Amino acid sequence: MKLGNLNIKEPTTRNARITFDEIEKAALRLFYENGYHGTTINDITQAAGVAAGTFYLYFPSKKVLYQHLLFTLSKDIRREIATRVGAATTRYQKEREGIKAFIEYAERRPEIYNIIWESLYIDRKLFKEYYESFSARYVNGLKEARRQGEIRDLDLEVLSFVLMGITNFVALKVIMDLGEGDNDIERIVDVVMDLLSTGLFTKKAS
Amino acid sequence: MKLGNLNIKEPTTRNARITFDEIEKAALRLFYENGYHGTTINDITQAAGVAAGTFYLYFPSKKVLYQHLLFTLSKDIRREIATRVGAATTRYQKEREGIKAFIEYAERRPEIYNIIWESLYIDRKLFKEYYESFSARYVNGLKEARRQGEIRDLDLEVLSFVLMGITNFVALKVIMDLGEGDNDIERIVDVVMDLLSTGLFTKKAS
DNA sequence: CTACTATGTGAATAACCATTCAGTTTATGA
DNA sequence: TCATAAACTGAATGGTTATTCACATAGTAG
Repeated sequence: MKLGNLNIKEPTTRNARITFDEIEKAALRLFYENGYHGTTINDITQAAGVAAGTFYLYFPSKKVLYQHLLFTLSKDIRREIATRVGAATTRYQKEREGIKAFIEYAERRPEIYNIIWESLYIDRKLFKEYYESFSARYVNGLKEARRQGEIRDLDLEVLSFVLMGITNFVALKVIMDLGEGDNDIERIVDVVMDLLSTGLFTKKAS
Repeated sequence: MKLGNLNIKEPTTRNARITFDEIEKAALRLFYENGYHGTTINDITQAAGVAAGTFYLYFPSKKVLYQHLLFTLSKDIRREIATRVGAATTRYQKEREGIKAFIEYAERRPEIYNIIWESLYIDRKLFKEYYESFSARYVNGLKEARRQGEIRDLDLEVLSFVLMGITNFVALKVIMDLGEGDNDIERIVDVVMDLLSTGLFTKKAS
């Protein structure tokens, strides 16, 4: 009936389910294309093929719809990454798969990537929660790797932000096609893993 | 008289200069506190202590003010980093100083950091331009280091996004006080440099 | 078939807000 | 001092938009 504590009324009948899904789908696309503030309830309902009032049968406000999308999608992206990382055995492979999974997901569904970052300008608390919980999960994985002696003894919380930063910016490069080089995912992940393996500097430099 | 091609009318008298500066200052603070869309022209002029109409003596629109701030501030942050990086001799030191300069700048003036990221939701073209030009400069510096044999042979464009990602996310951690560990800049930069020096994995792992 | 509930409608409401403009004040320099 | 331009004012305008509501329809259980 209710989703989380957001006061969203989930539909009970088959047709209403379709309407609900259409509203979600349209909102996701439009928030991506025109941003949260650039999207009106009328835009959303029109794209979903329903009247404006229908929106309020399911969502109490525009902001709650946004939060709902943010929660749903962050769960989705985390699940996807967790599955792929879980299938790998070494930490090296886990790191590689994690980065690849994130970039591929962001490329397939750039809306999600966008919505998460935009939270900084809609509700700072949501943004903070999202990255702190992502970091905490990352740290757990890294702790296990350190127990196994697979990674060096570095501060894991800082490390998690470093790795999230790498992944996010490299994904950004891919989905917005930034820079002049080709944005082939396999090639880019190779560069990242090379850096993580051997570091940036030559022997000569140190 | 005019700033860039933005059609901003710069003031000619001393008092008008003060007014102009107050508007800029108020806007910067309010865009940071409440975001671009959460800030009205009335908020800005009120905070600056002038009437609403005064705003339009100098800026043709709210969006142009935003672009003006973005341009001015990105020049400022780049200049600051360039100065500190230029003073270092080895690439290791340049990298260290660059990361530190960025984080310290972001901590001192978090508004700037915020404004740059928000461009993604105000004008995607501006965002793209900002990061592509930042990347291009970074690549130039890295090219020189590679000529000198100071860094390994990695794709420099990808590398620039990796390094920007690290710096941005670590700065984010500091200015939003994310995570549970202390956010001492010196300590964090040490972790980053350690990773860049020796890589993430132990010998055992490879 | 009937009553009931869920679903849907879209025009109306009430706020909000960027921008304009007709008029006023202030500074300047001759 | 006076004329002129620059700076400033703030109420009015016009457009936008989240949300509401009185009404309509469709599905369903009895």
